[in-house]
Amino acid sequence: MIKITLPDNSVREFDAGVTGMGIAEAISSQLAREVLSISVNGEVRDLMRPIDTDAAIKLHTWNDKEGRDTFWHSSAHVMAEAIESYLPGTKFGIGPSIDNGFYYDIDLPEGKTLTEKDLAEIEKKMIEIARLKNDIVRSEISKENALKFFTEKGDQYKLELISELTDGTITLYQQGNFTDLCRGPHLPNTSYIKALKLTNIAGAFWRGSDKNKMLTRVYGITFPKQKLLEEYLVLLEEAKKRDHRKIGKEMELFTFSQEVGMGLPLWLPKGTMLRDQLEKFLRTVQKKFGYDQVITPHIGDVKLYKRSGHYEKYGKDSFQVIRTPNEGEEYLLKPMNCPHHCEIYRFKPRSYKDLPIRLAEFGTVYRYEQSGELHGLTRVRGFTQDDAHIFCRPDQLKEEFLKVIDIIFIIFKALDFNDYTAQISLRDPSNKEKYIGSDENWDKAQSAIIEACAEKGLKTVTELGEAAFYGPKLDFMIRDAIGRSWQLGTIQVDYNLPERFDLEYIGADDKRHRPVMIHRAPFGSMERFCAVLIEHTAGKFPIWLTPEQVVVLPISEKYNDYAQKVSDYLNNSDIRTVVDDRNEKIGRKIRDSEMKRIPYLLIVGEKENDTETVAVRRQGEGDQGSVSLIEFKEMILREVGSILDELYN
RNA sequence: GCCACUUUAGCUCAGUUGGUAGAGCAGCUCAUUCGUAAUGAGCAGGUCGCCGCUUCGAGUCCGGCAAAUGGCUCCA
Repeated sequence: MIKITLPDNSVREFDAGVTGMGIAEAISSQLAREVLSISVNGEVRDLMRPIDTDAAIKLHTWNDKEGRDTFWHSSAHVMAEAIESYLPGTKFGIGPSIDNGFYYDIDLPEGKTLTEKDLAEIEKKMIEIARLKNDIVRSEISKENALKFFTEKGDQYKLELISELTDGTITLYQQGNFTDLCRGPHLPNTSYIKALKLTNIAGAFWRGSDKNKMLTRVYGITFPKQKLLEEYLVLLEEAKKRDHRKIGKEMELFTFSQEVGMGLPLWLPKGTMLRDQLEKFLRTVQKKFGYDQVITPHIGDVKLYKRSGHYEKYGKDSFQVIRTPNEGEEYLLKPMNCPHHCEIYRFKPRSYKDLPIRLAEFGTVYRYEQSGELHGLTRVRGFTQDDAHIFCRPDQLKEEFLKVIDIIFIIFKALDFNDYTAQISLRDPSNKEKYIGSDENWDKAQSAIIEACAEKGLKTVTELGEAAFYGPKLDFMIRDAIGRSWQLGTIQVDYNLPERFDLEYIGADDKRHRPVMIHRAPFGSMERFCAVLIEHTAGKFPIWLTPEQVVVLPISEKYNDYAQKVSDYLNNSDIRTVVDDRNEKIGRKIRDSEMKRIPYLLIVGEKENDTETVAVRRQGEGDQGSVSLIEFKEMILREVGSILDELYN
């Protein structure tokens, strides 16, 4: 008998060799139906693999990530089996589970390509395989035999993988006629898969290196119930509706033009209003936090970027040098603002009493992104960073860092961004040559970030090797509607640039000292932030950001003048209005699709005896009844004001 | 940059085996004044992404280029 400890710390006895499924059956028949895999002492394993010793276990169902991983990993194998029978001679790379489903990288037979039609065929085949209820069988195999097996099969990718494994740890999984090199774990058999969808086909380099051959990656997702698939497809549809590229077009926020060039957004009037409001908001916050606005040019001498070290790193991602009629004179469209700000710092000698100096600029930068990387507003070639550089004394670093976190929180709170990840990016200690600066400075910078986050009670994840080449950073990532994660706010500590630009201040000891530099951009970039904001709100912006806050509509032509007066009256209170003079019945003319994008519709003129009254219709809430104009103005100002008051406290 | 798939009116899309383009919405004109998912009639809108090739004839076949989309690599 062995002792099995369950997650609630209760202990049950079983015969040695009991399987996960056996344990599930002993607990309840429903659990036995739902269980997908098992963790044994922290290691996720097959349900059918016997347990021989005392162990702490956890059974995983569809509700656990481990359960879904197992489900999708097995699904990848089923897809591979289907592809092998559909296109014999296909070679297989790797086929893992991912956040939403799985993929398999395959090398198609010479001259073959996959189309949508093929996917439908493969889907059919997969369903057939699933219904066969073939057991998925694990077997351990010696390295020698594994190499022999895949040599016979002619799968060079598997051979490459095996050659890197140690003998004695190699396992195969087989279902039906398909055998794959795999660590597992897997479902007991194929029949768990009830519903599936192959979502798309993409190219992917073997082992992620563009030096290697491009394989075909087939993405798919499977479910244990048909209903779950349907729900997932609905979710995808919903996500498409929120796509910032779609909303941006519909709301006339921004556009792209082939004539202007790819990755270069054109901000339309309404989009510019949105951006301006965000800028105004951040400017106000930054003013409170002691920032000074500066303006620097869009180009800079190549020497500047060579000095900063950015040329080496960004040279290939920059637009080519701009030449002047003068021989040997070379400029670069600026790929970042930091060097310019360093030069502003150097403008005059600084005293320790002057620090911290906080220089802020909405600085537009240009980077040559590879064409395939461009994506709506989230990845562009010209973008505006809400950039600032804080030059401070080492003893001020932590406090300054904390204050930047405060600014980011103010923004996130104002815009209702709750679902973010804070990532501390440190240098890879085993690869120090990738970075510049002394160990001492790195340790100082890294611990300043870690301490600051701890002090804020910020829940963070730490990534080694993700630091900038000049220093560690704290990044804020936000997930969009579809679940893609985007880096927005970033705070970076830098000892390197002050060194390179020979930045100094005179200390209380009358000696020269080196300031520390903090790079920070709470939005990240205006473009990406707007994209995420659009998707986050699905176009229903908070009233203080809305491109058109209030639409004033005269109920008939004879109230046009009055509508204009109402509009002027509100505009004077900094409430943005648009007079819509489509002299038609409002039910027909202001369509719901439009109403989704404006918070308030004011209908004026309906009461001829009391022209001070307007009918109010509010976004998403329908008619609000009639109120006097003064009441309405107060209502709006209260709404806008309360948000801003709260933010700036 | 690489792989795959796209590109037809301002927008969303039809266009069958090659015979010189359609619809709905938006726009404009006229009529309608009817309070919340679309009032009626009419008009106007396109070198079918661009450049070549094949053909008596190309939106349609073939080739090249460009851009968009989904990924890979890379990044704010």
